[in-house]
Amino acid sequence: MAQKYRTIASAIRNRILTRDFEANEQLPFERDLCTDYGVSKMTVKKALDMLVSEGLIVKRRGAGTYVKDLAGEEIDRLAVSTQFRGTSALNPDKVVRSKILDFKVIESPEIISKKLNIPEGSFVYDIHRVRYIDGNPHVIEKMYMPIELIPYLKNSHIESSLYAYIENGLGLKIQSAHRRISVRTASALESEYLALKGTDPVAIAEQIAYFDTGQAFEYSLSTHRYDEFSVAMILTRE
Amino acid sequence: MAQKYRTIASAIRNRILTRDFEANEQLPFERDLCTDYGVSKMTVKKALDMLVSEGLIVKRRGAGTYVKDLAGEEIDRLAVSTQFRGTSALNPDKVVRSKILDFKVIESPEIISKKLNIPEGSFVYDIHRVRYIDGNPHVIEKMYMPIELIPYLKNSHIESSLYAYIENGLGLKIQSAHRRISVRTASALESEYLALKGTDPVAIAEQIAYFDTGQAFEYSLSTHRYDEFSVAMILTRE
DNA sequence: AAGTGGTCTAGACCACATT
DNA sequence: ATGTGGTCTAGACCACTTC
Repeated sequence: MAQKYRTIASAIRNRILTRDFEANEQLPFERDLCTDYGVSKMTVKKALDMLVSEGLIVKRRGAGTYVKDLAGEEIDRLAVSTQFRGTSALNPDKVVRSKILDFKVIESPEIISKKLNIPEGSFVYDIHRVRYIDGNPHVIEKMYMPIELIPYLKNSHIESSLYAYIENGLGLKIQSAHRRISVRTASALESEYLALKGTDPVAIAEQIAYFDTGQAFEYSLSTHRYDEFSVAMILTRE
Repeated sequence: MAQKYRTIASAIRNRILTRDFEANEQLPFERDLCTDYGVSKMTVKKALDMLVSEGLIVKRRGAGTYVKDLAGEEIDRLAVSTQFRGTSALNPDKVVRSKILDFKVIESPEIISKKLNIPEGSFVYDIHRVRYIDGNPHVIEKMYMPIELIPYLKNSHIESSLYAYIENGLGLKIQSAHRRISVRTASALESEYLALKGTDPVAIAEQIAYFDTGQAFEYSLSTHRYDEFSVAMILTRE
């Protein structure tokens, strides 16, 4: 059973994306939306707050709620969600395959122990793979995961989708990831695996991922081809 | 007068950042926090939801609220806010100066009109500047802003802080920005201005910024030195 | 002054995990 | 079965802009 605030947010979101509510148009007052949908003020407020954080509308106390002055392509961009997904889930219509460069269990080095907040000398998976989308090299991933948290991990999971195994196979719930993006020149090895020229740039995504228990289960460094990498975000003041 | 939910969020945030609440520790139940702070459940929930979106805690219905398994440096990272700020505001302890490469008013080209959602042929400022932090070249900015929205703009504002003029000088309120990061090799001109070698990478930030009225007031392309660029984000599932 | 959105309450009931 | 956090209500009062 869908929550009311999600239903209302979806209804208004659709009217904005289809230009039924136009750019810069004032939305109905919260009071009127309450009667329209037969809900209380807190519920309408929560629905509108979702759209604010999605970047679709702005609210001004004393003045009203307005659709952002969104250009056509901005609307298209915002239509795709900005959730945290793996490569497989982000490319559902494409063939995502991996070549395993390395897959072993090691004693956690100091650097990894610090990132994952685990004792030094604990055992972690050490995974190194190249991911291909429709046959073209896309990203090199170096991942470390505590073996206790991800039991029975096999080659086949790494060749297909790791996150699918964790969520569907193990029934664990991924809650969030903290990611930092930086940029540098590709190393010789990276150029080879990603089919780049020696001096081409790459984007580096350093990530720690967490379960809904709060436990950190993955530290990874992903090296992306520069020409297939981009990341969008919405920044707000306060 | 500070809102209660912000006060409560700050109090709990501080206890997490100072390790008074430890990694993986279970927080008091919402019910108990209500009596501790003498507030209702919705207020406590709102305070905790802030900390969830900041990446500090996780909540699980039926099970409780837990501090994330944060490594030391993750805690330091999260201590600095992820709000939308200009270069000047992001470097309050440093000297931020600009060299103006170009500053004129032009008829808006089709590409800019589309981004800012304004009629073609409207007049826009066309600003091109290099920003220096403590004397070192940091970023090249190409910005376009409708002249009606930013009156009386002068060289001096562009040499110092544009956002300071917009917010303090004009009293306009900046609400948000939509930003997309990509990567490529520097052009010859970019290398010169940023003191890079010809084949070095750069990070490109394409941005549209909005007032709290919903109006788009700025389209910009920023070219960052690769070795001084990084961006952090927190991604969540659902 | 009137009307907007923001905050807060004291309850109620629900969905979910396990103390 | 118990107790968690999630949703929702029907109000109240406050902060802010000027519809």
